[in-house]
Amino acid sequence: MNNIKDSVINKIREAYPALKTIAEASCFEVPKNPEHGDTALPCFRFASVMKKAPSSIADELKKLFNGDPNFESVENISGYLNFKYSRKTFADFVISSLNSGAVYNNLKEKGSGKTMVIDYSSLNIAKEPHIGHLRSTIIGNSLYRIYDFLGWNVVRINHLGDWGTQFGKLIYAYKTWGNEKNLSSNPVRYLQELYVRFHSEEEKDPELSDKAREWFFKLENGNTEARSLWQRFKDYTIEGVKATYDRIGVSFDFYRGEGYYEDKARDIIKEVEASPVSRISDGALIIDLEDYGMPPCLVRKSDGASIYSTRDLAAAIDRHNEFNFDKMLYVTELKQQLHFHQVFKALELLGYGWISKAEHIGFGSILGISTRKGSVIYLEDIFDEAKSRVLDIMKDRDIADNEKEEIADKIGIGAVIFQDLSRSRVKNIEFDWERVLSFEGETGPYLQYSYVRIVNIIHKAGVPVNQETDYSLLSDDMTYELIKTMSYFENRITAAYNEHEPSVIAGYLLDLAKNFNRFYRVNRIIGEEPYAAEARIRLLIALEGIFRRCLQILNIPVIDKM
RNA sequence: GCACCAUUAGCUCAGUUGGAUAGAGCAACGGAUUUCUAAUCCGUAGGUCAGAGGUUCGAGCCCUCUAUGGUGUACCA
Repeated sequence: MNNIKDSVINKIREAYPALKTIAEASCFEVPKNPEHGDTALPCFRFASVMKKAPSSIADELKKLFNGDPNFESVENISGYLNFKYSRKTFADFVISSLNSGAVYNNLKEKGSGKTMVIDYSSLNIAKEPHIGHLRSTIIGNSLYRIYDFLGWNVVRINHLGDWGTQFGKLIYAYKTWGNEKNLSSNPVRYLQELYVRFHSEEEKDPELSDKAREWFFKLENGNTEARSLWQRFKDYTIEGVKATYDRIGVSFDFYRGEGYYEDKARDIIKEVEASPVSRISDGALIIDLEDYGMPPCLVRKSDGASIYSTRDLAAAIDRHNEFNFDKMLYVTELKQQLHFHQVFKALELLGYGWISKAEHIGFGSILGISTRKGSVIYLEDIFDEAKSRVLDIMKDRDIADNEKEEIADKIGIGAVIFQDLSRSRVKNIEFDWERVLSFEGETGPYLQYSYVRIVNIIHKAGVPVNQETDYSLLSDDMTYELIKTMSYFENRITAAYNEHEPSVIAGYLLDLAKNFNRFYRVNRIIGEEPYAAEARIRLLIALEGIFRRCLQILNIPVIDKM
């Protein structure tokens, strides 16, 4: 893999110093037609330096690799220098470096000593998580796992929407129509009902808006009753939401709402006021961003109150002070892109150069869930529905009922998560039950099923002992294609990291699964000749290692039975 | 008005950062199971990469313009 390519490049640079600056390991590409070879070096870019036709360059370079034990053949095909690895050497190299853990240790060093702060999921208090919250949660969690896998120290923050006039509404509604008993039995749904009731009553009686503002004013100014109700609403919501997070394997280091940053927001207002980059416009304190083609960043409203951008400014500074991060990510809908660009630019103008380490990771919206029909789709309902469909498929399986339930839940969750993560972040998604609940083809259950097959074979065959592995037994086409796919692991993980794109790993898992299932069909292990069985088991152990890690990175439950 | 994002097979999407004959899944049709789990595998069919220019040895990918759809555009988050 990489060091094979490096050795090729070194040989070329030695023989042709003129190519020193343009010949790199990254020049290699994978031939579209596998018959051409395993990796290829296009020689077109060398033509201008060497003043020769690409094809004759390739012919010349080819001579450097006469008798090279890494390769079975090196051929020039119309300007491409195509390499075929020695299958035996390659299989040995790929499998050994995975099974020894060298590949993983190498990746783990990349982020060693570095800290990343990630802000995702960001639920609203008193609202049950619904389909609209899924993407930030799932994408954010996967990015956390990617960084973690690469050895970063990651701080996960759930930035709760727990401030603003809507809390005045909630407090008023609870005090007017609410009761303790309903609140403690099913808090979040109950609070939602109260919120809805407030809005319908408000239509009849506009004076309610003032009452809500009054209560929010009290909350802001530390009124004990308002504060304690607000705190309870928050605690109940977090408690309820944690059950859902637990179900899908998501967790956070901090739940910090906007309320947490209120004091700090006051500080930043003072600082901005004193700064030459700010001015008063229409009674509001702003940082003008016209020179950068953006509307101004609003720091204090004309009524004197803070606004979300104030709190985001304060939060960024606070996080930098506390964690001294090397990277900070905000995972939200693409819609908020402008807002974050404004906040970043404002901080830069205020002299906080470290904000260049912050990045907004935007993703497309989920469409077709318009609330006009009142058709909110709650996350729990999606997972429940998926689970019951899975149970139906599993009804004849010989598995104990309680275990079956548990497995079905994990398969349903895998299906929902995968259909979300398998598409590029920026794409909008049309919500479609049929697609969410499909379990065949390129789906989560397909991956889990493939994984179960791998584990079962390893389990049933037993781990090999006392035998020298004969890697030449892994050189048929099916097996070789699988090994080649496995060799892309580092490359795919790194790409997902660079692009902040979990779908890269989703696509890679599909490649692995497809190649494995082809392999599975023609290569038996149990009952096979011992040396062949042993070599294949080694291969599958390596495959299991990367497969499991990729599933974990995407947060797809790992199961060994289905 | 301005800005950002998207546009690839009937549908949903990939396309390893500018390379060889643009690939999968679903849907359709045909086939494979006395087998380590058929939630699998194999085959057939399906394309003016939205359109027009440009850059160069070479463009689905980069630049310009246009079209269509989505989103955002200071006191909501």
